[in-house]
Amino acid sequence: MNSTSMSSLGVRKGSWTDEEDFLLRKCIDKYGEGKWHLVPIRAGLNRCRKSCRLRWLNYLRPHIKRGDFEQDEVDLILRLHKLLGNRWSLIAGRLPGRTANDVKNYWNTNLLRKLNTTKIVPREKINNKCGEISTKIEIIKPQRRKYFSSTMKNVTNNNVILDEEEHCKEIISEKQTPDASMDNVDPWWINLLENCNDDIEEDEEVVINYEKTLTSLLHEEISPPLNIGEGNSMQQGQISHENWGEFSLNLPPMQQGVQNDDFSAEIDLWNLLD
DNA sequence: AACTTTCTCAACCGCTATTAT
DNA sequence: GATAATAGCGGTTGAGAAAGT
Repeated sequence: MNSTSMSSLGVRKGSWTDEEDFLLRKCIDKYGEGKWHLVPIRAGLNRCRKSCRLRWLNYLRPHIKRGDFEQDEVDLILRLHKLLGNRWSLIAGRLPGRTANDVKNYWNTNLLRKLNTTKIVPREKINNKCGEISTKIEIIKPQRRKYFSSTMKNVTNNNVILDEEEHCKEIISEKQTPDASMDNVDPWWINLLENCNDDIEEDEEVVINYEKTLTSLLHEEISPPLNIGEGNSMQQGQISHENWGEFSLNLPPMQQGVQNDDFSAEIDLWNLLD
């Protein structure tokens, strides 16, 4: 690929030249990552900040792994995708040296095709008369965290917390009645756990722990996740939606520089996925 | 060898979330 | 609280490479 063009604003588009890579690398070496809006000026590049950021993250950053994905990486992608949906940056964060773009591309070209060639029965056709579920490949797609966005603004208000707790308890009790409507219930992590729950319904102990955890989360004093702060301008007491709402998985540690979405409560969701 | 089709992946675009003012 | 600026994400595109005819 070697085609370049200019945007209407006179900014270069298309493939990066070696010279541009050199300038960008030099700039990042000197000033560090971040402040992307300043990078084009600092580096003397006629590129937009997005382009610079993307080029760095996907190509120039040190220790980026190229080449085929190994079997364990594929396995991890499949598991994490089942859990997280198309949240490529989160998935990539657990794969050292891989970028979100790599993972996304790999998924779209390899894994998606494989999944499509296996028989995927539309959801409405899955349930037979007995309500049994045959083969089902369903991606759990977490909802955006508006649930937290709207509630976090009022976290100092205990009523809000209690309301959510009640709400959560309802969800749990509804889960025990199969036909209960979930129409109005959509916090993404509820979805996430609920889908995990498909695999664990036989295991009462795990279900109980799940309920306990949900309840304890809602009782827990709202506090910033433990591991924010490194290179993060977040101030103490502030809550980032990105940092909220992810349960910490027993997975390989996040890559440096990758946003950590861990939630402070530890749940071994790996077991739930098996 | 020439042409066509398919695949890969870097890059762009539009959007939302977050932060600063 | 409102608004603007910035950061970051996921979906999509399209040029070039590879494979097929």
